[in-house]
Amino acid sequence: MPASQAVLPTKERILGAAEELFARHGFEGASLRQLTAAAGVNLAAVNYHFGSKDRLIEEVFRRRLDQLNGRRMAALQEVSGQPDTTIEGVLAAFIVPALELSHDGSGSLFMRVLARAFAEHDDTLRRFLSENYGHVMRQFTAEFARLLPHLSKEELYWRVDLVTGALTHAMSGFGMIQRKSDVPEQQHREQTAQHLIRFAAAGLKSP
Amino acid sequence: MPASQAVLPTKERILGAAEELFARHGFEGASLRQLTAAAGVNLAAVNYHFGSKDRLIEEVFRRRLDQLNGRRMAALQEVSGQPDTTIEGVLAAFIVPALELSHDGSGSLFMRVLARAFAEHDDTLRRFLSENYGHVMRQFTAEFARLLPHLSKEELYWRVDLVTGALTHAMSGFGMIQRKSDVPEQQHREQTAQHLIRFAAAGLKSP
DNA sequence: GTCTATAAAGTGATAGAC
DNA sequence: GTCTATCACTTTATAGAC
Repeated sequence: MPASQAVLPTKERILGAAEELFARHGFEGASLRQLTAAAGVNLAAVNYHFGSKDRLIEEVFRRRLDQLNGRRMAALQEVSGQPDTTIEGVLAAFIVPALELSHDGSGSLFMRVLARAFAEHDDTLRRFLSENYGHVMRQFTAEFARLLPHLSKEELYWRVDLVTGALTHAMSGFGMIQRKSDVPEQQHREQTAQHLIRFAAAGLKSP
Repeated sequence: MPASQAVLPTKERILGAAEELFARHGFEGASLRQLTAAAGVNLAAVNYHFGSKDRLIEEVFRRRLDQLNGRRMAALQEVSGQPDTTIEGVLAAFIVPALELSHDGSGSLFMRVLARAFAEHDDTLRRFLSENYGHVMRQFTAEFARLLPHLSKEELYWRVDLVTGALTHAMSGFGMIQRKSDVPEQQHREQTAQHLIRFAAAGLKSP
């Protein structure tokens, strides 16, 4: 049996192909036929393993967001609530886990899937994301509120929304600002994080 | 003949319905059948008037972007190249025409269509937008470069990209931050412009 | 210009053999 | 758990009557 080799199980192969094709062609644009062909599995396997295309879409998000948001919350926990907490520290807790995912090889396309989810104003998808991961944004917003007590609620929501938009856009367009071959991977990631953090911090702190 | 009434010609009706359905369901998600039904025209009318779905998509962009980017360029012309030009003035030239469109009643959904075009990394669509409207972003970027001479080319591109992402996101999500009924339309628009300009200016100017 | 009718291909989902 | 075959539609696009 070749099952002991580095061949992923069917379910993982489908999730991987789905992530790539959803990123490139959208949720409606990528058909189950393209997707199962790319994964090298049978067409019927999607319905067997996931029940429907919609539930496959949810699993694509769940697989990445459980880990991504877990890391964000852990990082936030470490820097928040202290007397010396900085805006920059909180932003890093939000951004760095996403950049790590973006450079993961696998997973590098997930931020583009997430950017599509933002552009789709699909109610079902938004409810799924809000119910499962809404607490993350609420926690970060609460910490920003604590660090920026002079801002009105309205002003704060505006700025957090603008930061979210800027970061999602930037991270989904990742790879557009190419890493030069003489810059090592990790240094490039740190420079990117610095660009994003500096910009977002200035926007949040603006008078 | 009722044709002299306020009934729009077929071509305009199709463009209007297409804009709304592309905003709500995406380019692949909205079918020509839904679209022609919403416009109250025959299915075959799309191919008669536009040739194909792809060319209809291009016309949806052209109809709004010719005017929107024309106004942006005119506004930029007025404020740029002066010794007293400000970052805020240049940002207003970019933002205010888009907000006017967003509150136009008709056209209020176009920014969502534009946000989708960003999320789609479709090469054909990107080339169309770049060839026809790329000069606008280049002109604005050049003016930012003049006003922020201490920034490296790389740093400048990063910040302009982040501003673009933030603004597109914010304007496509428009209406989420609701205008309260006791605030008049124009005042609400001016307040929104101020939020966006303040945030973007701070990000661009950050040390 | 607008209509019906239809071609030709693609869609998600499922039943049932293995 | 994986396969083939197929159902029941929907898709874009077009030919040809009016």
